[in-house]
Amino acid sequence: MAKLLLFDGHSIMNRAFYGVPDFTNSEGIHTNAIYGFLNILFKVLDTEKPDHIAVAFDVHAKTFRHEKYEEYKGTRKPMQDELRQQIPLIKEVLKSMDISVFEMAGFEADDILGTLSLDAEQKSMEVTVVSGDRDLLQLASDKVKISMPKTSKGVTTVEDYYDKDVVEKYKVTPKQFIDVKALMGDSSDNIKGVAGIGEKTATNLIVTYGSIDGIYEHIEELKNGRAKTNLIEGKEDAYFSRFLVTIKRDVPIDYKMDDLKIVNFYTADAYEYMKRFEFKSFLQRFDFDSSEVEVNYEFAEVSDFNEVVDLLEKMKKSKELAISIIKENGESVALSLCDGSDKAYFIPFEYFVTEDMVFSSLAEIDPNKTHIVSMSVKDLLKDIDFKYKEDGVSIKDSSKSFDDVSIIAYLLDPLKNEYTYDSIANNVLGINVPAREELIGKNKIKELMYSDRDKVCKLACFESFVCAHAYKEAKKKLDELGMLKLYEDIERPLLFVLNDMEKEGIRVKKEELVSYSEKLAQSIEVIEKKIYEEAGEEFNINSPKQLGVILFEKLGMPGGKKTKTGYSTNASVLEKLAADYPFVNDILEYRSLTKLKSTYADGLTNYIAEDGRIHGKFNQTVTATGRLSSNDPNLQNIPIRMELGKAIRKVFVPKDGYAFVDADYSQIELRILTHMSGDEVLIESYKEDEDIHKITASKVFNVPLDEVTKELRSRAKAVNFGIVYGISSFGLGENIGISRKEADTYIKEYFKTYPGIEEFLNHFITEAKDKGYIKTMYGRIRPVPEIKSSNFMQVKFGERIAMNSPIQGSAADIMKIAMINVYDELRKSGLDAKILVQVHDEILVECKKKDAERISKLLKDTMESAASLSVDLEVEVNTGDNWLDAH
DNA sequence: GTCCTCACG
DNA sequence: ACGTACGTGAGGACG
Repeated sequence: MAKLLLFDGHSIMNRAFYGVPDFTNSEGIHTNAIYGFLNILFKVLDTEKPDHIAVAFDVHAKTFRHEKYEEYKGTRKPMQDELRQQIPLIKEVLKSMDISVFEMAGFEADDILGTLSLDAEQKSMEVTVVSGDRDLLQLASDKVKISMPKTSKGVTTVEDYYDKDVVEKYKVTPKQFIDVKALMGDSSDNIKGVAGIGEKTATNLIVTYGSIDGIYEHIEELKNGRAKTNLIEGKEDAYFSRFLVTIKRDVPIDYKMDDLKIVNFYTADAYEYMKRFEFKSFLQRFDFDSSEVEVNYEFAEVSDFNEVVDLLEKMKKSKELAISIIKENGESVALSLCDGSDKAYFIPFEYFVTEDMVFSSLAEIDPNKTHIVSMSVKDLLKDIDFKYKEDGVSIKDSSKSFDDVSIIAYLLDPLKNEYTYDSIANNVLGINVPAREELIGKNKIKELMYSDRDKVCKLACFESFVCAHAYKEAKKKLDELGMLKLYEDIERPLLFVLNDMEKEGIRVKKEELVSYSEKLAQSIEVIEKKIYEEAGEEFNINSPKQLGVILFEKLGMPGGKKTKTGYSTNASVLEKLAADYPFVNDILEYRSLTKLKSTYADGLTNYIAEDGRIHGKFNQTVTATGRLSSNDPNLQNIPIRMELGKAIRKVFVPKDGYAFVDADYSQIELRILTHMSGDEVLIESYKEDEDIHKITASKVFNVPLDEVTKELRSRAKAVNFGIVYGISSFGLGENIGISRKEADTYIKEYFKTYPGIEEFLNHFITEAKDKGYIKTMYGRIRPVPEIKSSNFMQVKFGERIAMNSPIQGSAADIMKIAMINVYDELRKSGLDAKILVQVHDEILVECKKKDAERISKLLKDTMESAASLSVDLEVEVNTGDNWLDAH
């Protein structure tokens, strides 16, 4: 028999809100009532297994019973905002689950429930109404069950009432229940009832006479007394109250029972809500198996040695192959393959099936015949030594045999923190698959291989399955956004360049690093003692909190609070204090010494591999603007500015007989700004004099070129930087220590000097506001959601992003092109020369000493011709025996 | 895990 | 009236 499940929306939200402890998701949205509601919903679904469902809400969130009680007691508070905010959200969630939500002006949720339940009853369906409201009991019958959730001591139980249960508990039938309430009234519901008649009297009367009509038919039979008088005087009240209490069952709802049919709750949209609200425990319900998706799949484990060999031979011949390797602590545990069919295979590395065997077998794949797809091809190349390089073939052409799903996803939305197969499945294929977290959680993969191997199998197979099935569609999206060329000509070939850089690593003199660390330790000890002496006590100098107390409270320095948590003690604050309190210079020195020791001297030492080299990583899917980032260790922030730190750069050296050639773009961002804006004056400036800061100073401050002082030049330089960063008078003023007003006149003068720049920057702000994103010269997209914020600060921030990102991003594009071209040119030259490191506008190459000059020229020429702008790109090249001297 | 600080571009 | 320059990663303190 068909079964309909009805939910009383507000009532259950109210129960949930007060029954579940208050919590929020990371966006700060209160979600406890939503959570509690869904908890009850899922619980009832599991036990009732209905095939139809609907939820009813009042149009105007009526005051809840709970609060009415408080109102009655004279302590009424407005419906809590935390609950009110969750009402529209639960409706959205329900709609995302394809659950019909009813709300009708002029009718209460009760009336909707009454009408739907009656309709279902007449269609011979079973009905369950879930509500916390006793009034609903009048709907109970042998077909209609009222379920009332009760929470006590954190455990939710459900009390069920058919008509007979109502009789058992209240001595009256559901119909009579209406009359009882009409007589006794309900102050919290504004039901007057008959004055002087309470629950006991009302129940007795109805039991005796059957109904209010019955009472008045036999009113004379009642023995004289208070009750009789009250009833006679309150007859009108009684009937009017009954009208109010009676739930309508004939509301004109425009619907068909079929609309309420349950198809599939576990939709992609609903899944997104669960993730957004961080309801981890519900995510399991969205298991791929239980959701009805159009994509079929089959996962099979292959562990028998001979079967693995056969499978590998077969897969190696397929036209396309997605590969996923499962690792834990750097150790390969298993692998999955999917050839684009519905089937994915799981191969654990066990017994005779070793990773070496599988990897070397797969390395025989001919990339010209088999298209290789993976979440991270760069990582894949670390394990499997594909023969993709061919003499005389550019890396761009070689890379055509591969596709990297993470990079594609990154280009589509560069603001994400990570790119996982489950979000790609969702965004590209529109299906839900369990995320790694749901499958593995905090468990150790190696342990799961024994206890719950299916989880690991799913992890591996979903990844290869999704890669194989999503990459074409994802590339289509790239194409629609005009980024296919960016991907195929720049990002995809670049991953091979980066892989070679990471494999190559860079030599570091370990002994010198260690002895430098010891030297630093001695200096630190000396200055530490001095600081304690001057402070008059020992404290943790590394703790900004403790330091703040010492400086601003104990020693009474001016400066006060600045951060949320306490005093600001950063370098710019301390430098201002240093003029009056020489003592803080010791703090500054202590800071730079300990930074140097922990992050660089000691930090880098830990990364030196067996081959005496550091193999840092260069990430392609991290930054919002398109730049690379580097970690483990970060090779893009090795000290160079401060004298003391230069010693660190010196320990980076070429191998014996080799030299470093370092090439860096001079002012690439400013040149790009000039080019993109098309400002004639700035273009002319670059042609007039190569010192752009000096000539800017001359023009902006209106002094002859040869009278530009160092001070003026440096201010002009700061303005130039400011322009690139998305100028603000406050920021500029702060940076060069002038008033905001003064900074403002600088900016105005700058825009007067270069009128094209202001127009150009405004153009990007408009575009970001209009489209929600901006683009670089090569079509790379950066979304700017901040610009649509209701928060003033956020909007301003968005505007600066809109001004800066096209410039920074275009510079990143050009540098990437340069790297690919340099890579190809180096290979073509036949010389033993490798790119080791990239630092945004700088490339470091290691080559034989005798080739240094040739390589220098190659680098300069190649990098300068990476893009043709209205202002020439300029590259400075240097050679040296260490990174410092080469720079 | 988050904040602060600081190294680089 | 709000409270900042743009983009990163690492180490130490602290809850």
